[in-house]
Amino acid sequence: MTSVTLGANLRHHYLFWVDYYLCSMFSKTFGHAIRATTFTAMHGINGAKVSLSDLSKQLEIPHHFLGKIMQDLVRNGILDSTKGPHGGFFANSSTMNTKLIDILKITDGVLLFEQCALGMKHCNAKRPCLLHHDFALCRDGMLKILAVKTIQELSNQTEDSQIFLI
Amino acid sequence: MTSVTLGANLRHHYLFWVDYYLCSMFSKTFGHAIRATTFTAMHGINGAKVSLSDLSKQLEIPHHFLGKIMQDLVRNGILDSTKGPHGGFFANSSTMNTKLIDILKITDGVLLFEQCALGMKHCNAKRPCLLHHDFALCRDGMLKILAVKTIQELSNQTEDSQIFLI
DNA sequence: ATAATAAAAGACCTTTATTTCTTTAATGTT
DNA sequence: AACATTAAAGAAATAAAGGTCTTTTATTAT
Repeated sequence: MTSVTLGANLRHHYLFWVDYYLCSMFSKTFGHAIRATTFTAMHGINGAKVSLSDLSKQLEIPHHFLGKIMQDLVRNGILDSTKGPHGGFFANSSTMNTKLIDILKITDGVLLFEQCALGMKHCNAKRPCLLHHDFALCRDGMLKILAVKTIQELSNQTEDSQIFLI
Repeated sequence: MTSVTLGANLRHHYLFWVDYYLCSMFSKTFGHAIRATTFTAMHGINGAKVSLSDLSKQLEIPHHFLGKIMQDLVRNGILDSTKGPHGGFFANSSTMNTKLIDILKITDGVLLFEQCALGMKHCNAKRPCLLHHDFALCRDGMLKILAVKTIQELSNQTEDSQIFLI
């Protein structure tokens, strides 16, 4: 039960304390998706498969919520899956080369990288909003990273305990 | 009617096209708040006041929604207001020195600058998530700007047509 | 005092995002 | 063939954010 300072938007619902709430540039779905893809890429290879139950338990993501996300990843060719006993999710030939931006496109789209940070309809580089240039700098830095970083890289770094999936 | 690529989250509701939807690190409330504060700071000085109607018309923000935001800004001392005929909102002695982060604290809180980008509960610098360091870099760049930039600066830049409120 | 004006306040409604539940289909095992 | 297992699919529920409406209160002008 950690006490935090909340903005008016949040104060409404969590009046005095908050256990957990996500504030990010990205949706929860995206976070779950790249964690689950990396986990699957590391474990579901050479015929081995990872079941939804395993994924959801290991990664602490709600079972059915993750199910929908995995579904979407398979539909978009990021991963493969088989049904039935000993079925599950596994990496395909392109999984390791998947860039994070590919997954973001599936989960969140890329409006984040095209739209005005302040929600001004007619904001553009020639007629910038109050934060246009500053935000563009920050955002494009992130975009560059997402466009380059692959699941392979995340897997390697996880293997070396430089980063963590859980 | 612009056609855009949407993520699964959005695809649900806007099937084929989207007129306008905000994707940002910030809430709409924050965007409205800094635009309205800057506008008021520029026009509501030396006894002059800006009415809610004027603000909402000029800035194209829904009247009642902006009302709530202005209320909150006044309550937190960013602006002052008077009721009654010829009432309205106006800058006080500290308005011009208000930093953008002060307004963000009121509208969104600062969880954005403290929390894991992927929503991992136990992510921290020593046990970083897949994007921890990259996101920290991007985010802290933005934080630095918000912590330094003042309403005074936004007003001046608007005056010089370097940036735009509408 | 009365009427007019405009912000404050809070209840309420809508949209978007997240999460859960239930059913169906596919696959492998016996 | 019958059964167990597991993903797929989609409907439904819940939560959060965004936005609207109505009432109240304070102020000013007449």
